[in-house]
Amino acid sequence: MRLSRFPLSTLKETPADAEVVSHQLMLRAGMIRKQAAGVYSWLPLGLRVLRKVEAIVREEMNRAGALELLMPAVQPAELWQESGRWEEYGPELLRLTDRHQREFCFGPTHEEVITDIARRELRSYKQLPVNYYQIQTKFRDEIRPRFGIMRAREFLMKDAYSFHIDQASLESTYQLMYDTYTRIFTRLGLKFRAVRADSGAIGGSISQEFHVLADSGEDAIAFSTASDYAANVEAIVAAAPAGERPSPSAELQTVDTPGQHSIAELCTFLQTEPEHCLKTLLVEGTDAPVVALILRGDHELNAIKAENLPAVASPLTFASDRRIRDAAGCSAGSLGPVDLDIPLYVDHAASQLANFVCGANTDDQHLTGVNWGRDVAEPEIADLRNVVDGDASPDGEGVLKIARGIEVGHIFQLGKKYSESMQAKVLNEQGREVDMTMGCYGIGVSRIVAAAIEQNHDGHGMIWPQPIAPFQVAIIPINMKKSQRVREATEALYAELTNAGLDVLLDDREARPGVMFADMELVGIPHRVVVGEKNLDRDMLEYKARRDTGSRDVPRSDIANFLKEQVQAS
RNA sequence: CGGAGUGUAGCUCAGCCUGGUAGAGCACUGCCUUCGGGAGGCAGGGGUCGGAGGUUCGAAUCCUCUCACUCCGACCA
Repeated sequence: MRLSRFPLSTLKETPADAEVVSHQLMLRAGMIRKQAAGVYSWLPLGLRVLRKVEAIVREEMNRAGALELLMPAVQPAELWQESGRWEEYGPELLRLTDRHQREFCFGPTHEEVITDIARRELRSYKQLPVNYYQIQTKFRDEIRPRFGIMRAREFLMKDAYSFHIDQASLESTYQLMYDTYTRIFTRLGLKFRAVRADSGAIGGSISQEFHVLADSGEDAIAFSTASDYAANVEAIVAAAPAGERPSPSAELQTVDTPGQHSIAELCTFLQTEPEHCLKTLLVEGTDAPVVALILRGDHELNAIKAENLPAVASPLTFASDRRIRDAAGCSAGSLGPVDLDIPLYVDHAASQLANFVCGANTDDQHLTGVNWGRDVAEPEIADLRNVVDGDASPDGEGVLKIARGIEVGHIFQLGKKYSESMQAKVLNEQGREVDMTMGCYGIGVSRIVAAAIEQNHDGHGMIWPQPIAPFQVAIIPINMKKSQRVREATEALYAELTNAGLDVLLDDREARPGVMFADMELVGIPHRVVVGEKNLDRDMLEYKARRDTGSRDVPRSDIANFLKEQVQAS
């Protein structure tokens, strides 16, 4: 591709509304343009990357024997009413009405449509197992889209759905998809990790998430230092602390703590540590107006675990200041369990404390030397907190380390949820009708583009992994306008590399060298060849990989083979 | 949804408080010079100042309403 004919529009300045680096760089490089909140156009440069990701996903799905189809983006409401999700899905489902006042939605996912297809097309166990997939635009009307393409409302997804006669067949395809996803993310050139998204306490079917590792990731994932255990932090049961709770040894005292609201402030004021304090959170309840959730001062509430308590309203909603005052008679900063007449749920770790500090339910007062059983009733214990770095691994081996990840894939054993509600049956070997068992497997194709940038960038711009770079090689001629030698050598090089099968971008804009270097680095092209008078005198060309700090010279006659080696090696 | 903030040229922003002919840098067009790390000069094109209503002789600026976008959202308990 000649840059003089390619619409590259780079920006020196970062658009004001871009928060994360992938969003900033995609805008600056002219890969995407925003059309509305969470809705983007892909410009030619961005689309080249998206299509390369898509191609790898498609190749590997095909290799795994999955069958590509294409379902409609706009789906009739009837199917969603049948599965029960027309009501269940809530405002995230974009609903549409046609000119005949018929209701539709723009598909956020396709279980209903694929199940409808399967129940009409599949009659016999002999047709199973089968795995259908598509790569298609989805729409989820997120409350707050952000981070550009990373959390957009409209996005490109690969979704696959498998149908089975029994659980054993499902498990075998599930494993095949696990292996396929591993191949896909490996081929994409990304550092990733598969983690469990399920847990005994939280229930539900078996599922695993694939995360691209990046410090800016929205999800926290944890893995064991000693085994291959890895899971999303939100799904990990925090191990109950070992040992007996110490006996009370301190007097209950009320202390004045004027202006001390946060745990940190309180600890400084009272000269104690967060792990000796309680934090009391009031949330809306199902029966009672508010429910108290109690954690150790150094721990964080896990919203999913809290929502799973029957007494806690879902979605988790923190009590307003007014409701806190109505229930406890004080502001949030002075809450505690003593004489608090609302339902209490106490995290394991908090329940093991003795002689602890907590709020007195009176503004600017706290209690010290508090003990369960003596000063407060023995608590109802629950698993409420996020695991933290250094917690024991749930499989009993080693301790947990926490890292950040971007969820780019999710595989799921669905079971019979949709086949039962939508009557998707086949005849088994005995000639009896049975509900099919299902699995589903998603990959966020457009999110991968953003995740790859989050993981691979520097101060100059993006650094594409070879397999998804928009172009493999950039040719930068110095002073091509003036120097006929440079012009001829550049044209010859461009022809040679293109004929060698390389994906080449020739910067023939006649721009100044600094502009060309800066643009090619911003765009993140993995390999760069500079054509200049000085090197031509020696029959050499200058080569630099995007990650290299310096350049090196390569004989002109070797350049095609050299570049092919570099491309294959990376 | 709640809270906060922002809407002025394609992008980044100034001007608004204190009303009086709409600005800068980048980008874009033409010419000249320059040419190995985002050059310089000259000359240009481009804006119903988000929209509606109001106050005023006069509104980007003051008031009311509205729309859009962005950020934050309960771990201060």
